[in-house]
Amino acid sequence: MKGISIKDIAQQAGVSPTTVSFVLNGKGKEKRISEQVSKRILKIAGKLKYKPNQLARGLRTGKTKTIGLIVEDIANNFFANVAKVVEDEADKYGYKVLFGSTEDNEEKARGLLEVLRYRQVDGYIITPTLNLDKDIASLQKPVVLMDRYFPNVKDSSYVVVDNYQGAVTAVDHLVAQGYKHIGIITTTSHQIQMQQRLEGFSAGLKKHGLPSGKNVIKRLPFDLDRPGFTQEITKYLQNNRELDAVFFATNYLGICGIESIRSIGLQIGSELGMVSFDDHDIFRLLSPAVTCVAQPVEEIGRTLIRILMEELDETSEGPKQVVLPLELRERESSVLVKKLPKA
Amino acid sequence: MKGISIKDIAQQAGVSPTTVSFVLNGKGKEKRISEQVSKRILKIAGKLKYKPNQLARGLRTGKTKTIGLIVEDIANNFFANVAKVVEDEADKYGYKVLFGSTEDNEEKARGLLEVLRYRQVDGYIITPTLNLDKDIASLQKPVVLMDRYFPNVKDSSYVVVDNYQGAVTAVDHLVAQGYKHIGIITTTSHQIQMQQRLEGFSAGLKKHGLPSGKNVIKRLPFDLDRPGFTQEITKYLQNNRELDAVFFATNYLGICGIESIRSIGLQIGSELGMVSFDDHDIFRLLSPAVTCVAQPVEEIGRTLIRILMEELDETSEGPKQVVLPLELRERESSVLVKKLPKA
DNA sequence: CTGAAAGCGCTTACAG
DNA sequence: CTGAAAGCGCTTACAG
Repeated sequence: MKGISIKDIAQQAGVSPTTVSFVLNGKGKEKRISEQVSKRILKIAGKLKYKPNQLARGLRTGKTKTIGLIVEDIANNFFANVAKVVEDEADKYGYKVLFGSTEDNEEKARGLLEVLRYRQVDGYIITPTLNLDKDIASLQKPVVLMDRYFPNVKDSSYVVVDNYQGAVTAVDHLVAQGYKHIGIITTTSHQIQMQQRLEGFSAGLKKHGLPSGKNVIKRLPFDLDRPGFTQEITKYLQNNRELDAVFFATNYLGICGIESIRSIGLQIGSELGMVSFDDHDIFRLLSPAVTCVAQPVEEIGRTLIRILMEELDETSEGPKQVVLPLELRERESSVLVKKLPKA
Repeated sequence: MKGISIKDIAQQAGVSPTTVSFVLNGKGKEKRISEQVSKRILKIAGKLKYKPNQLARGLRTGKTKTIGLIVEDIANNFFANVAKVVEDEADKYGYKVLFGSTEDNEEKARGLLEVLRYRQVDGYIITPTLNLDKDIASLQKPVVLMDRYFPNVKDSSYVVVDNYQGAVTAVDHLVAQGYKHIGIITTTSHQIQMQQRLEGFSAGLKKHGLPSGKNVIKRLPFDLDRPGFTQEITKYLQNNRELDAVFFATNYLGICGIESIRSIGLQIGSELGMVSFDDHDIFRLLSPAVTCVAQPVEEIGRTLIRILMEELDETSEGPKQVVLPLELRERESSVLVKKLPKA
């Protein structure tokens, strides 16, 4: 009832399905099918608009030409942008993408892995949650991690950014701009990327001999909602008036932070400098525009697929671990305007 | 080598694969398999962590439990948010989502349809490009359109928003706020949703007896890039200083518009009011925050899946066509601040 | 109450 | 140079 199959072509061409399969898979030469027969088959296949049934092929070969993309949240600016690039790049290799969002929930992540596994995806791109290392290791298919990885698992491929250096860069920049009392707002998450940002921040303060008491670090429960974050940040800023700049460890926190700073009535930049980790559409458009250390989204997506394809090809020797640099995008939120004396 | 199959269970339980299949598919009762045997099979399946091979099942039944989601751009705020809801909702029914972005390019859209078709997806959710009606009609599977539809195709299901009414609402609001000379910035796209927004806008002007000469409507080529849009909008605003408010027909245009207005040095709201069609994260956060007529993203996603599932169930009688209302979100960009005389 | 057998559409040793 | 046959893992008439 549905499509036309290899059998139909075989019948019309007066050959066996075997021969058709050989020709259609480009093995005509190798299997020494005559030019004549090959041409006939190709012509008929074209006329009939033959499309191989991927399910049947997959069942037989074990390859589905599908990759599973597990992100934290597909509605999130960063992940949506990466997903777009991944989709485009995968397409170039004839792969389609099956996706899912974990919400950073371990159980949800396990559920996704299970579903993708029994759908026989050929490989995975995964933004892991905590404690997912064992589950990922049991996958038996190529995996490339993104955004974060497991430091104690040596043999996994990943593409991440240099969180540590990114945070150092942010502090360097704020110091160069003249800020002297810098705080960080981050979450209580124990994920490696968050740890690294915090470590980079602290190292940055130390490097410049800036005050680094308890009060410069504010960790918020990562399961707060937006009003919750905003409220907590507001409280923190009100209780720490000595701060003249703040580094936000995620763009989500940065966005909430803007609301907080405004609600207090502080002037962003001149009265309180800010830099956010990770760019966001809105940062360019706010007034003042928000300075950030940006992730190279395009390159992340391209690298993910390149590595995964190498592993699927089995041309890969050992795990590939790529750490991409962040890019400082200087905007107005980190400009400490000097008031000029009246003329 | 890979997973364990129905055969393994059959062997261990000392029954035939047939029996195992019946029990595992909940047809034990119907097929009158004894309680004893059923329990034994279920226990073994549980112990072995049996997961049915979806490819094999799909090949046999023709059902892949996969839906194809074709959007314009998965990196776009609106589509990413809808995708998230669609994914969540589909999951509740045991469906996974294969996605792709058309970039609003007909050829790319056709390519996606073809790929999804020969991957045997069970149903589609499609944001169609122009001239895609024939291709969609030939799909032979349930389809629910979103965001736009083909007015001349009567028997397709869709979930859209009331673009016309949304534009009227925007004009009503601006008028109520005291604006008297309102322009619209839209694209040259001939897509139905863009047409409707323009018609709604014009009807709104007429209803309130506002000037509606040629100059109040500015249509930009839809294939401009961001700087291009911004530049064109700037030019338009500079050449039409009589305008006191502008309605942007998409949030993308709205975002570019903000840059334009700022570059001219006009105060948003007090000097030039604005309302955008479609909300965006940034609109809440800008200062002044941007008023918009928002699409009910959650409801769109839920409705799409509900209708698609009904059609897959074949409990559906005829096409379901849902037009959801937009919600006016009043913010500061449409406040015409009255200057009070000095006290 | 249960099972043998066919078949979904493909690929791939194997044989000639 | 080409084909018959087995098999991927499942489901489902059909038979008893």
